Amino acid sequence: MNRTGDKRENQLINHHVSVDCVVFGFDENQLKVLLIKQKKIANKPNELQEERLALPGNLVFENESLDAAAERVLKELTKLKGIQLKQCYAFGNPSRVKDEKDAHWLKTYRTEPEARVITIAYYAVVRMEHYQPKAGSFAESSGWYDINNIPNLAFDHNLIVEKALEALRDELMHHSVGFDLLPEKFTLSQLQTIYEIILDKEIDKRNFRKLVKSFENLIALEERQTGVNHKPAQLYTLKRG
Amino acid sequence: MNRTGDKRENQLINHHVSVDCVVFGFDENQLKVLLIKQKKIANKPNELQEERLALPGNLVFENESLDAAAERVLKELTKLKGIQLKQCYAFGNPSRVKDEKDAHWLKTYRTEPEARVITIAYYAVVRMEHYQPKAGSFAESSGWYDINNIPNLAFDHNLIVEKALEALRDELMHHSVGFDLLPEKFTLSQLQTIYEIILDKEIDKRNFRKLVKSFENLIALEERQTGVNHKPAQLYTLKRG
DNA sequence: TTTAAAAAGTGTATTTTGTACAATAAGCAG
DNA sequence: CTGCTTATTGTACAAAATACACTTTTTAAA
Repeated sequence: MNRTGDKRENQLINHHVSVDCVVFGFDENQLKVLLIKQKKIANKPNELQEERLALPGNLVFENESLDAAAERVLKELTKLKGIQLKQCYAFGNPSRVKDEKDAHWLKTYRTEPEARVITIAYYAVVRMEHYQPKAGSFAESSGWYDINNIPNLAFDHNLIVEKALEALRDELMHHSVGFDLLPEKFTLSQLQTIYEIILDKEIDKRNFRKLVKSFENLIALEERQTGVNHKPAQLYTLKRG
Repeated sequence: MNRTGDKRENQLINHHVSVDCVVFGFDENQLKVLLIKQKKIANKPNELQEERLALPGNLVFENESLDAAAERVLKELTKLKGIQLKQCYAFGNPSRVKDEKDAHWLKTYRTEPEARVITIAYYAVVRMEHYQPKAGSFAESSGWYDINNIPNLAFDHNLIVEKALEALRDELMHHSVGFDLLPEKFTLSQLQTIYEIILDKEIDKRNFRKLVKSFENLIALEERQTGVNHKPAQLYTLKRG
């Protein structure tokens, strides 16, 4: 009979818990992901410091829900607020913060750099023009990076981005069109492009239009595009609620 | 400018992290869930102790992945092993272990009973006859409880069961039949019953048989049921791999 | 041996959904 | 008026989901 449940074995069971936010941004043509560049460290020569890109993420406070932590951390690091984040997956590999490349950052920003960190990943998609990320806290800068060309990120953040992208695609398949993805008024071609880019595949135009006819929150306006040098498309809008 | 990321604010950011396992059991007629009854506390009169039912769950060890913790904890508390658990959701409400009803247990079994606990829920379905739960560690007993009649559980475990059931149904819809759900040889009616009970809806017999014809891992045997007082059904088996 | 009870087993018609595929229309620029 | 660009539209076919009822086989009881 082992002693699990016995107080003695519970002594050491303290963990650091963080949230990481995968915010996908859309700009008519490309899917990007919001990353931060970590601040350089003051007392270290610049030339010895590698550029460090990461997902916006940080430790969860003592008296804060995970959802609230995700929202707060995103705002602190990128100044973005009001983004509806969804929980995606918990990453708990004990060595996920043990890579040599991450050691220096951990020593600088964490009181227990050796501590294991369990992270809960969140994701969202937004229209980039609505959100101009700015740097805050330990982020030196923050910005959008092409999803098809993501550099090596800190910790296991590349893995987290992949998992979040899967979750996003699943969600899109289930026909829940995110409001943040579209301008107030948009054309069906714009909507189709969003689907094509997120799902990373071409869709037949006629079949796509047949599909969206079944979207109950899609409303045709009595208005057309202006300022284009071709036949202007009809505009649509989404009914909230 | 706030100081997030500054070491001072990180001092207190230590959490307890647990895993909770929602193991659904199937027995031809009913869907049940595996619960443990907590041990009575030695130095307290029996009549003052309420019966406490909970999901098998406990804290994650320092150097253990979440998946491994779920497997270990399940085994320690119920002696069940070899069950394929899947991650379901992370529950991090700061007050999820602050209910008065849970205070005494926490004082007995946790070194920091006031500590907030973030839990990662896992779930699985198995055929009950394959797994005889036994009690271990702080469980006084463990057993199967009817899913339609779950009593009040410790902490937020009722909520966790609901979320796990949703996840299970999603999975079944995607046509991944779990091997653990069925005896080596089974009838199509048994298989249909599993679907009906998990999805909680009736399915037309002919349509169901049409559906399972498309399951590539379903093999018809040259054998029939025995010992039933009606026309014996043909037996089927699942091809592993 | 006949009959009743119980569950097994089976097919067709309809609807819905997904997919493949190409020509015409409308506006702008020159 | 011509050419360029994108918008807009329908049909045929295949695949999948749904609705629906009677016959067969066995056991048990009369």
